[in-house]
Amino acid sequence: MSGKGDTTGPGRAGGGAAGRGGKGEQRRAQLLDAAEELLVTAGGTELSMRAVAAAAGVRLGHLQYYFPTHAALVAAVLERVLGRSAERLAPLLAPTGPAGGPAGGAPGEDGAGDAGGAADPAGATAEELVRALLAEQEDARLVRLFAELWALAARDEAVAASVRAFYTEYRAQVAAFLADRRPDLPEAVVQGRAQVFLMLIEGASLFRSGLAGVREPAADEELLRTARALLAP
Amino acid sequence: MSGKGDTTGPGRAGGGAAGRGGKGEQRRAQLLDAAEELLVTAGGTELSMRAVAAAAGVRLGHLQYYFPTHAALVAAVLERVLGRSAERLAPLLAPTGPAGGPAGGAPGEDGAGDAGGAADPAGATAEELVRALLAEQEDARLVRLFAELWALAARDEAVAASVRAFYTEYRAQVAAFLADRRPDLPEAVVQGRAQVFLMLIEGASLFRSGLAGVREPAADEELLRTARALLAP
DNA sequence: TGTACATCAGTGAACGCGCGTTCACTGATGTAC
DNA sequence: TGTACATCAGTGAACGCGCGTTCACTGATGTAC
Repeated sequence: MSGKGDTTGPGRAGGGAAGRGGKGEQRRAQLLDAAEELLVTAGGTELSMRAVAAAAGVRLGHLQYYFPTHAALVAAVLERVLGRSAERLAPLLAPTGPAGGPAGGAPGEDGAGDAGGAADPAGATAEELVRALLAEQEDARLVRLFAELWALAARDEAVAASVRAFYTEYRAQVAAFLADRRPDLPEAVVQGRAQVFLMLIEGASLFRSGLAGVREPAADEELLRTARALLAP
Repeated sequence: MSGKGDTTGPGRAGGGAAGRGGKGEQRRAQLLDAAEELLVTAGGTELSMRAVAAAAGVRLGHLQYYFPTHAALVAAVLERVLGRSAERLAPLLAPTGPAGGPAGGAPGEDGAGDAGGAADPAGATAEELVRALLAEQEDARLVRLFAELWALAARDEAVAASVRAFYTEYRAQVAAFLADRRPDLPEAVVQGRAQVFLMLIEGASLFRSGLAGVREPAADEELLRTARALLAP
């Protein structure tokens, strides 16, 4: 019973001797690596148990030892991808400084560092935040991954619920960012702007991914201007 | 040879006696209705030949008489959905008046009417355009349909190409709309704003669909403000 | 130090199912002469 | 008016395939006594 939840750890038994960092944990991570790679290179429809097992170089039955059902595998991939993104976003959205205190509802632990390499996390300006978010979208792999998540969410209510939860938290953090810098704005305006900011950023991702459109360099400047205006007019 | 192209008309033979409006054409439309309905209610993964046939009340073999392959069926559904949307958008994006002349590259025929019921198509203001587009997103059916198209596009390069073509044309029309009202703006700025406008509108659709987030009423006003600013500052 | 036993890690075969596709077939409707 | 024939519209069975899942099994590794 050393596992974290239903979708964690080997399926047929508890964690046992191979605790965190042990062989089991390593294997699990390696299987998820293969699944994620497949998601990026081949797309969500190719994310079958057999394909993942083959990509990871193990037998079907062995993959099922760690992820007893297809749903468990998908849930685990999702959890890892969204969790990683949340960790990357957290330092960018941190409140201005020690004076402000915790902005409430911030996820994850305020761990040592190495989250992404962005300079001076606390107290980023709107300009820096927008630039950092857009820079993330230069990572075609990540954009593709999120596009696949949307596609998975369209077919799978459990995935949709996770994605919604992610964006709800994301929006709350953007709202906190804005409220921290513009205490004069009414709460409704703050929430509205945060939501529209997300619409813009994710809409941009949609078009930049090549899924719904081609890359349009002339748009970047305008995008930056619009996003900045939403956060700090 | 009365058909329009590869994916049109019965698959095993030419149009023959049953021309446009004949029995064949009616059947085809009826099969596409069933497919579209299935796409909205059950999602893209359920869009199998068997499911569509069952939904339409015909046998599998008969569906294949009209759409010989699954790809042909999907292409036909896509063509109809995107075509209908393009027809709906055209009057909203029309140039201001007879003085302006054709804005170049406008799709479809400038047919009699009944395209959507929007009041006074030619010469709409930015405010009206934005309101009309957002009003369209109130149609949950349509939003769901587009979300499914994105999902299909993520798995199918042929679908992705069609979706890209649709948005390229869409963007060109928004750019023409803006250039018509703001002749002083440089072309690059016009293109950039048109692209960002689309990012915002489609991003909004993503969140309003329930796919990536929950509906946030407070955001609507801010959304309207931001979109309006992009088209007519 | 040795033995028995439980758990972990991994294998391999088989299942039933839904899928897209192929194909031979049938009746109805038009068309030529 | 009648007949022969081509096409249209629709049926029904079968195919091979990949899928998720089930399950019995096998070594390896730890652990208790």
